[in-house]
Amino acid sequence: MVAAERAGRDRTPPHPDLATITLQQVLEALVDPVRRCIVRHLHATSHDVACGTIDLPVSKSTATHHFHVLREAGLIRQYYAGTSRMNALRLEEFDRAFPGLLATLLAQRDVDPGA
Amino acid sequence: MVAAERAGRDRTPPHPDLATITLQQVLEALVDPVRRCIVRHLHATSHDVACGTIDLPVSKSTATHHFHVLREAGLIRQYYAGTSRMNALRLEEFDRAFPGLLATLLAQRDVDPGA
DNA sequence: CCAAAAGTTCGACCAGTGTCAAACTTCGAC
DNA sequence: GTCGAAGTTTGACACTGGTCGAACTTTTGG
Repeated sequence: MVAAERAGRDRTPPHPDLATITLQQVLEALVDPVRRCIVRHLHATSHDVACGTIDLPVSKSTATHHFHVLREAGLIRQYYAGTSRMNALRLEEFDRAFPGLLATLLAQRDVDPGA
Repeated sequence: MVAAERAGRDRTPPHPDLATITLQQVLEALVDPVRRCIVRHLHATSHDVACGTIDLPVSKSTATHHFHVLREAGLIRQYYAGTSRMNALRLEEFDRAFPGLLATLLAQRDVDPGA
């Protein structure tokens, strides 16, 4: 039992139910090239990854904002490991709500946001 | 030979080559619910359709803007028939450039923008 | 206990974009 | 030739959304 569990100050952010997510929300999340870069990175690396390990062409506070949007759109799951916030795609769950969407998008030719 | 062809004032708007269209452009076009409504309508009715026959919850000038964005994103083809501007999806062409994308998007549950 | 690491939160700013009304253009009908 | 129908263009406006820096929080390491 770690500190967070004892004291009730759970730093795990809230994750929406996929059933409540609209296509509008998903498209708004994925229209930003930085966010697509994050999703592509998470998809490429099979294991979970900390925010900081993805190098993005934006500041830390902006990156936080992007991860927040992705989480609210039901695309990623976040949890803490020490001071690092880990990220993982909600691949199966998301595909159940929007069948084929993520795979089709990731299959398209796309550009690097930093280039 | 009609007037437009004789005089060189062709009212046919320019249509971009699908090879020059980016995924970014496509997503920016489809993130707007009114534009998705147009695309869905064009997909549902197999024949070409005039701008005015799709009833949208926006003014005429705004509708013109939306059709313009869709055309620039390579999603629709436009031509004049009298005073009416006809619209058609560039279905096969688009699917060659972004395989499966349109079909997958159209298959998702989505809401009416006017409701 | 203190300092560094990793993110978050909070304002503020600014560019883009959806929106409309008004004036204009083009074509078809009478 | 005139009028109406169908869109377009232009200009203006408001709102959203991405961006940053600065201050803050939490955890880990020495």
